[in-house]
Amino acid sequence: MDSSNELKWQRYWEREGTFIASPSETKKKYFITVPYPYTNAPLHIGHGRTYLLADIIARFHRINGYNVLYPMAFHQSGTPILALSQRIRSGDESMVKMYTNYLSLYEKDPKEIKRILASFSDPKNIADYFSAEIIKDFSLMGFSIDWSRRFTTSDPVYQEFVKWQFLKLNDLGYIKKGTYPVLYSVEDENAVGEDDIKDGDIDKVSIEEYTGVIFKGRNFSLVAASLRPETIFGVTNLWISDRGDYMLCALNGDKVVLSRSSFEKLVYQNHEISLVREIKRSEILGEEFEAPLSGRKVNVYESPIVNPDNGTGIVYSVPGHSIWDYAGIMNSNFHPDPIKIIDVPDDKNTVESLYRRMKIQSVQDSDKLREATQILYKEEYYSGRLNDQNDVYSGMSVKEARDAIIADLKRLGFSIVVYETSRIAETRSGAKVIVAIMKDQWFIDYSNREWKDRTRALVDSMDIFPSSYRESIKEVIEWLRERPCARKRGIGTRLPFDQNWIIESLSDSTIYPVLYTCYPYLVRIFDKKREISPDILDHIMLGYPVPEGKYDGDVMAQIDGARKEKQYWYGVDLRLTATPHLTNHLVFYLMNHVALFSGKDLPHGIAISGLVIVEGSKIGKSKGNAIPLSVISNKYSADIYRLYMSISADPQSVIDWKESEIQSVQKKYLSLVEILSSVNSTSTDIENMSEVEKWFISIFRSRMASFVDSIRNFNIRQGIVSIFFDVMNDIKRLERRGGSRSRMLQLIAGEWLKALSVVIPFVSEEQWHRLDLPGSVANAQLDSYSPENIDRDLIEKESYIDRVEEDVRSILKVIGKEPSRINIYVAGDDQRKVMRAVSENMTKSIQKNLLYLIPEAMKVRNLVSFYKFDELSVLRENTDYFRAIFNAEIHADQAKIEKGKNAWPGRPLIRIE
RNA sequence: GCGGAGGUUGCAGAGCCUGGUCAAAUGCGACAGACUCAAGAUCUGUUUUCGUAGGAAUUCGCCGGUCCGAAUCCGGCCCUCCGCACCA
Repeated sequence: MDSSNELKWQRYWEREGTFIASPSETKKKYFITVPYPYTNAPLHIGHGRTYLLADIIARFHRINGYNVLYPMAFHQSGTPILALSQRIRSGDESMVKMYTNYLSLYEKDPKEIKRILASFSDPKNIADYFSAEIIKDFSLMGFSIDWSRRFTTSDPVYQEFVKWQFLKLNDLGYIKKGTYPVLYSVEDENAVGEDDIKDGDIDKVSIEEYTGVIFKGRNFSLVAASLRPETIFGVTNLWISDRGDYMLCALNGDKVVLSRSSFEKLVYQNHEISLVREIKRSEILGEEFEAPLSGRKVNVYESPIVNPDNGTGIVYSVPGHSIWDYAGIMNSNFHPDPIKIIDVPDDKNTVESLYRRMKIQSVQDSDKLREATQILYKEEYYSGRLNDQNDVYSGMSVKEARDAIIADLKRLGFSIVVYETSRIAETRSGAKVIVAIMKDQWFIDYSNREWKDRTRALVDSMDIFPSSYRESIKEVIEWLRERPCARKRGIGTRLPFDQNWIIESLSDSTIYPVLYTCYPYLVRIFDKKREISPDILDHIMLGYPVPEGKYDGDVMAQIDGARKEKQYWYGVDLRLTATPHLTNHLVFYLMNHVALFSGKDLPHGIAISGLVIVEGSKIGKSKGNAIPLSVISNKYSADIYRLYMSISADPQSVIDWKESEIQSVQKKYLSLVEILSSVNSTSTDIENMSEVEKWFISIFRSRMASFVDSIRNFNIRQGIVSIFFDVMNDIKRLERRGGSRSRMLQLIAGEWLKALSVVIPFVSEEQWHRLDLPGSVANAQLDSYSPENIDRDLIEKESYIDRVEEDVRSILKVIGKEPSRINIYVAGDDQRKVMRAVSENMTKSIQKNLLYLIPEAMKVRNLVSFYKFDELSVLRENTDYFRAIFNAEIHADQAKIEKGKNAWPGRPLIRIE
C-alpha cells in the first residue's frame, strides 16, 4: 500500500474519531501509556518501536472488547531545549546545520526552513514545532492515539498539577533540603547536566570523592588527595607536580598548601578557605611532613606523575600499593623501600609483578599504568586485607579499613572531602566543569525504607513483561537515594515552596499519566479560575471532599466530570517503555504513585521494549544513522515498518534494522496484500466443506487462538507470526491439498483482517472497506477462540498425512530412484496392543505369540502416536493426493505381522517399488 | 566488583521453568528443481556428517556431576551485552 492510501485511512480514523475514548457504562477499560517524547528533535525508528508496541497492544485490546485509552503528551521540561535555543541564537554552526537537516525532513522550501530556524531563538517555538511534527509522524505510523487529551509540560494546567504533587510530597515529608555535590560551571554560574557537557552523552562524567589527607609540617601543611586512604600506613613520601603553581591558603584556620586550580575548585566545595599567597615549589620541597595516624615523617619530591589540575595537585606516595608511585620512584633518584601493608591471597598481581609483566618502562607509559592500576585496585579492594603494619586497622579488609580510616581522619581533623570530576570536562561552550557543593539543594528522599518496601510490594503484585525485569526493578528501588529534584534554570514548574528553583524534568514526570484521564476538564476549570487549587485536585485525584460552597455550579460540574473520568480510567494498565528508563523514570513513576495513590489507582503493569540498532551499530545523532520516522511512511509504508518491527525480534530484545531484511518482509507483505485483494466477498456458509477445508478452518482457529494468547502475554512476535507466516503457509497447504482457496478466504477474511489490523492497520482497513464490512476494522470485535471450536482431530489427521509424506520423501532421498508404486501399511490391532503394553510398561500382558515384537517396539516407541482416527481410512481418502505429489501408484492397506520391519501406530510401514 | 540478561545448527531467533516425542520451531539467506525466451516473483525440495529404506554418528560456550536418559536440572569456569544514577 502506498503512502497516499495510508494517508486516506489515517484521515478516516481522524474524521471518525475512531481512537477518541470516553468512559463507558458497559465496557471494561484498558489504559495504556508510553512516556511522552521530548520535543527537541524529530523522532527516529528507535523511538517509534515503543510507541508501536503500545499501539499493537492497544489495538489488540480494542478488538477484544476493551474500551481503550492510548493518549500522548509532550515533554518540554529541562535544559536541552533551552540550551539548543541559545546555541541556535548564537549561530552555532553544527547546530544550525543539524537543525536545517531536521527541518528539511518536513519542509521543502529553504526560505521556510530559514524562517522556522530563526524562530527557534525562542525555545517555546522549538517545542511547539516538534510537538506538531511528532503528531504527524505518529499519525502516519497509524498509532491509535487519542490526541484529544494531549498537553505539554509547559502548560499552566500541567504546572498546577505538578505544584500540587510537590505540595503533597512535601506534606508527606519526602522533600528535603541539604548540601549536595553537583557538576558546575563557574563561568555560567550554574549546575550543568549531561547535555551541557561536551561529549557528555558519549563519555559520562561522574563525581568522585577524594579524601584530602592533611600532612602537618612545621610552617604549613600539605593536603594530599587520595582515592585510597586505607593505604596511609604505606606512605613513603609526598609528590608534588613538576609543573603548575601552588598556593598557601588558610583552611579552617590552618595554613595549607594546594595547587592553584585545586584552590579555585575548593572555594566552591563549601570549605572555609582563603588565599594567603602564592608559594614556590622549592619552598615546599625543603620541608618535612608528618603522616597522620602513623606519625611517619616524609619528604616531598617533584614528579611528572602528578597533575596539578587533578585533586589537590599533591599526592602521597605508596609505592607498595600504587603502580604510579612505584613508577614514580623508579624514575627518580630517590629510592625508598616500598612498604607492604596489604596482603592479597596470591602475588600474581602485586605492584612489582605487574610492573614487570606489563613491561612498564617509565611514568610515560600512562596507558599501561592505568590498566595495571585497574587490575591492582580490583585485586586489593576485593580480596586484600591489611597486614600487621597498620596499627588498629590490622586485619581489616580493604573495604572496612577504608571506611574506618576515612572516619578517623575526619574525626581527628586530618582530612577534608575533595570532590573531583571523573574526567576532565568542559561545557559545550568551552567552560571548565568542576564539582561544586550546592547549599540548600532540594531533593526527594527516596531512601525512605518504608516507602521502598511498599513500592517493592507493588512491583511484586504487578504484571511485568518480560518478567525477568521484576528483580531488576526491585534492585533499582534499593539503589535509590536522595535525588535532587530542582535546578536553577531550565523549562519547568517552580517549586511551590521556593520560587527560586525549577522542578527538574524527571521529577515533574512521574504521576502525570493520571492527567490524561481528565485533562480537558482541568483546562476548563483553569480557564475559569486562572488556577487549580489543591483542594480541587485533592478531590479529583484522591477523593477528598471539596470545601462546601467554595465553587459555583459550573466549576463543580467540571470537577465532577474530571473525577468521574479519573475514577473510570485510572490506574494505568500497562506502561510501556524502553530499557534506558528502567533505572530512572520507571522507578520514580512507581515510587511517586505509591506515595500519593492507593488501591486500583496504582500501576498494574509494565512492559519493557528493547533498543533498535541500525546495520549493526547503535543509533547516534553524531553517527548520522538515525532514520527519522517521517521518512518511513514514504520509503516503505507504515505497514511494512510495523510488520518488520514486530516480527524481527521479541519486544525486549535488540532489533537490528537491516535494509535487506526489510525488503524480504516487504515481499511477504506484498504477497499477503495480493491474497487479501483476491477476496471479493465474505461468506459464512460452512456447508459441504471437504476434509481439507474443514482442516483449514480448524487450523485457522488455532492460529487465532495462539495469536490471542501470545499477544496477551506480550509475545508479540509469536502472535504476529501465527497470523502472518503461519496462516500464509496454511493457505499454501490448503491449495496443495486441493481445498478451495477463494471459498476459505471468504470464510476467514473478516476475522483475519481484524487480527492483522493490530499490526498492519492500513491495509486491513482498506480491505475491510473493500469487502463492505461494517464500521472500522479497528473497532470490530474478534470472535472468541475457545478450544471447543477447534477440531484437534482434523489437525492431527493433517499432520499425520504430512508425516507420512515426509517419511516417504526421506526414503526416496536415500534410495534415490523414481518410485512406481508406494505401499503404505498401517498397524493392526496386534501391533497396537503390543505398543500400548510397551509404552505403559505392561509387557507381561502381551500374548506369547507376539513377544517377538517387543524388541522392535522398544526401539521405535518414541516415534509412535496413538491417533484417535483410523489411519487406514485417512490414507485411503488421500491416495489421490499422494499419487499426485509422488507421481506413483499408491496402495494403502492393513499391515500383516511378519518377521522384519513392522508398522506401528502413527507410523505406517512404507514399501517403495 | 555489584545487579540484571545472555552464549542454540550460515544469520536472526524459539526451545530451557514442567528432562525423553529435539538434528532442534519460525523467518531470512544459500543451493537444487519447476514455471519462464530470460530475469524477477512464485511454487517444491535440500540446507551437521555418513548412508541405495524412513537409519546411524556427532552437536546446543567450556569442564564436571545427577539420571536409564540432559540444549533442558546441579556445580565450577570462560565470554558477551545492559545498568551502576541525578542525566533527558
